[in-house]
Amino acid sequence: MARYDDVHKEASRQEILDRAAERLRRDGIAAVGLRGLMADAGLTHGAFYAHFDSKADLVTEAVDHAVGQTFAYFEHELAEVPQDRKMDRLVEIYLHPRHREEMSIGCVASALAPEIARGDKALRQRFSDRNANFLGLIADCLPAGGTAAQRADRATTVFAAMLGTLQLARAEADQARAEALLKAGLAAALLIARQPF
Amino acid sequence: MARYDDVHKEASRQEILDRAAERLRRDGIAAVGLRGLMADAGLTHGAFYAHFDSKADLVTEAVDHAVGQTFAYFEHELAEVPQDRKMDRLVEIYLHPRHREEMSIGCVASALAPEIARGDKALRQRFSDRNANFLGLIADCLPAGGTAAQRADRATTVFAAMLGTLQLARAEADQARAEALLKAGLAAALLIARQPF
DNA sequence: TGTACATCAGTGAACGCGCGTTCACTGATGTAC
DNA sequence: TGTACATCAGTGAACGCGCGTTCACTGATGTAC
Repeated sequence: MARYDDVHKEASRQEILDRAAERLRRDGIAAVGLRGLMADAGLTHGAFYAHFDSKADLVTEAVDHAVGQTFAYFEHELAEVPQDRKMDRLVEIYLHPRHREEMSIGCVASALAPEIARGDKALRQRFSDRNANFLGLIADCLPAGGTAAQRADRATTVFAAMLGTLQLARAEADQARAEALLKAGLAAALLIARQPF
Repeated sequence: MARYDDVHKEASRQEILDRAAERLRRDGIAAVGLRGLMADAGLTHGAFYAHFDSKADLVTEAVDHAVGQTFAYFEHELAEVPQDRKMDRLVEIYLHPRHREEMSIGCVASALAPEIARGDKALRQRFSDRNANFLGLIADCLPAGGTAAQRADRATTVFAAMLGTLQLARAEADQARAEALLKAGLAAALLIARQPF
């Protein structure tokens, strides 16, 4: 019926999304061009519109995709960690120097939050929705107690503290100071997480 | 000797920096073009290179300028606040809904941190140096005690928590949730600030 | 005081380039007979 | 099984546009006489 079966087209779409998730975080939304992105995916730029309505549409889908990847990574890393060690491990991974050095496969908010904030409602909505899963993961690492709303707020503030710390560490020109900053942020995030409810 | 005296040229330079400080925060570094920026400053684009070596040079100077403006604003707002109320007031101003709504005249890091992190060393260096003043202001609002290094670390983590909170509130599509987020972040920032040394 | 001159901030056309988007076309595939 | 056909993902030229940067030129000013 078609040139290729649906699996082939879907594979191309996933390849574009994978490359976009990487490039958008590495270079920023405004700095990524569709030609270069499609070339990364092994295609020419004309094929883009067989998969997405516009660059804005792709960005929304790719942000969704990227947040999902990060969520899956953390979920996997925490799966076998005992409950009372989960929060330490989560903060440790998030504020690890490796995460500071590599923007392209890390937390979406840390790489793109201001650009997402400037984006249209569809993008902000999708980011918020998807990031809620990650916040849920953080909430699950909190000590027992509190209402669901309190736990959600707490998870958000832990996330905000980690996010701000990681961004400052990335912007810092001096590497030693950047790593000291990550350590201080780690202690602060755990302080927030461990407040009594 | 010259067409205009030096005061005239310096006035143009300051006008460009003022407009750049605003536009870069509002639209992001990559999205600001020199033509539009010069038009904002009441000049044509060709004159740009009489004032700056390149766009990267302007960005470095404008980030410096903008951080200085924000620092001056907070310093002024806190000048007459009693010492034991300074931290409350600082966090209150930083996490006020107004700051969430208006990116163009607010904290540089909250608007540009990921783009600065992707920038060249000159930009990161200048940002770090200038932002140290702001961190010093935060340190001065902390309760007494601790070593200078402890106070500096503490100030950085308070800043990181505010920065992350503000960015998440800006990215959040739902306004009510965004403002709830600011409130939660305010409590978290104060918690960090008020730890015993 | 009046005039000729030197300065240089600012102008605007032009450079080559990449942007997002459109579209006529191609050609590998699955389907129908 | 072999052949003719329909499909449509992918190609690549082209659209108008804005980018950062360069440069020959302009003209308002301060200086020199």
